[in-house]
Amino acid sequence: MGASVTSRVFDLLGAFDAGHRSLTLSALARRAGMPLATAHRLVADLRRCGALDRRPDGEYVIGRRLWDLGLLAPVQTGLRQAASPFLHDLYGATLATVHLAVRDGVSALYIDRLAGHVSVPIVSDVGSRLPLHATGVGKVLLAHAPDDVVAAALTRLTRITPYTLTEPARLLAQVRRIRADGYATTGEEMSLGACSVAVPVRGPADEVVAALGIVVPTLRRERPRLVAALQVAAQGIARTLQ
Amino acid sequence: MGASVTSRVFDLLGAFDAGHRSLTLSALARRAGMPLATAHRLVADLRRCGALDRRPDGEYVIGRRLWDLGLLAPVQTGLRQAASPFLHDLYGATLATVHLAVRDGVSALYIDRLAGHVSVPIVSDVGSRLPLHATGVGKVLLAHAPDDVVAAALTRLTRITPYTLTEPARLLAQVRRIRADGYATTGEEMSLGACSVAVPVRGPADEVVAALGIVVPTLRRERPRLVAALQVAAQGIARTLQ
DNA sequence: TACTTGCCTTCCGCTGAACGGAAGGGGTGC
DNA sequence: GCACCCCTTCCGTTCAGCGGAAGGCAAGTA
Repeated sequence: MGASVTSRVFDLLGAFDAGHRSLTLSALARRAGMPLATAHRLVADLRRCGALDRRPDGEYVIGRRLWDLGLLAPVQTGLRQAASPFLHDLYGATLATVHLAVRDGVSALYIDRLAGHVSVPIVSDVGSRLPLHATGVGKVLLAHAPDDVVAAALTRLTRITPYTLTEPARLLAQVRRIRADGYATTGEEMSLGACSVAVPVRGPADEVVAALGIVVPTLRRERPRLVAALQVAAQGIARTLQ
Repeated sequence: MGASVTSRVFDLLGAFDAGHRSLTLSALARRAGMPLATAHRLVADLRRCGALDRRPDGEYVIGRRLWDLGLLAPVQTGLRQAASPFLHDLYGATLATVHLAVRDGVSALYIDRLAGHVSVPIVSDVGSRLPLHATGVGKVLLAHAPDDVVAAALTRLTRITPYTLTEPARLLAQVRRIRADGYATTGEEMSLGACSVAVPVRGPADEVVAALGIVVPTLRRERPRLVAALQVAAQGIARTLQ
């Protein structure tokens, strides 16, 4: 990368991720690939700006200043606002964890999430990215992605659980069925004990702009009811987006 | 402030706020108080890092990179997660806009928000700060703040609507009543056509850690029912926090 | 106690990157 | 034509960032 101070700052901040929300100074320096003394100075600067906080145990975490700034980012603001009430309705109707995701390259980017009291084991969180082949919303986004994205995604079918689909042919068949049926399902393909149903959310030009999904312990005979509830919500969002 | 590049970067980013989510280069330079050429270079750096985006119309907005980073900040993560399901319950019971806020100095910092289909005019949003004297959650937080904070807050009773309380004595009387009653109300004190009810959320040591509030068009005879619903939710959150 | 290993912090001389005034290029209004 | 407002680029000066090195803690090992 460039050698500007700015890029160094973001190299350093890039050391944080969903699995590393707090780091020691040396871990920061190591992960960012810079000398300890340099990291030390940068961290001091960032702390002065409120971009980093130091917890009592000495580890550093992202500061409130960055939280503030991040919330100002126009990441699908319109979509999130339009969808918000329908997500609640959906939660009310299903009592399941509800997800709203958009496609970001070959990943599903979760832009909203609504967890219930009883949550099945779930790895997603707002801001996290998950592969397109192992989740309900991912499959929906995959089914409505351009051909080159589908091709790229099919080359990275990493196995996550024993039930994850890793054969391109089978996934491709599912993609076709999802397009025809208008919804996708998964069964413990992302995490054991969690099944999911998802439907596309369409924009004014009928293009798929997002995916709306729920996660439940088991589908059993609920599938038709859940799909119906999802479709009602998705259509509501679509009408609001008009 | 310091003159480090890092602090300059945050001076520049600080030009963005809830009312200025997109800015031209010159506006950025002006608001950050730096020469245009300097702002130009910094903006170029930030864009390269994904911290800023340029919209088609030429204005700059906070980029997705900062959104990602901001979501990693441990801003009341535990509280938000514990509260989330109860916020939904509360929405289900009241169909009102639901707010969760903590005190940040002499402001109420909104850390979660849940808007319904029919939303009364509301200025708050997640990440925004509002004064302690003009909102339901603000008054609750004020009523349970240390004396010096109360004193400081009483010196800044800015008028927002014709109904805003600006006399320290009257506000102080309300604060006492709020402590006694266990809930606060407002009537169009922050925005016309919006009333609110709020209750404290207590932590393991029975200290007030947050305020939970709802905004409705009018209180009428609903007040007892709304207060009851709020208290149920607040107690649920408190139990989860144990 | 003495040694090691891991943290964090401070120092300091060199150097190249940041700085910002100035100049220039496009657009719009009058 | 001129005036005004944007944005962009250039370039010589200078000073702030750099990072190796040294040192100070605290915990674990012999």
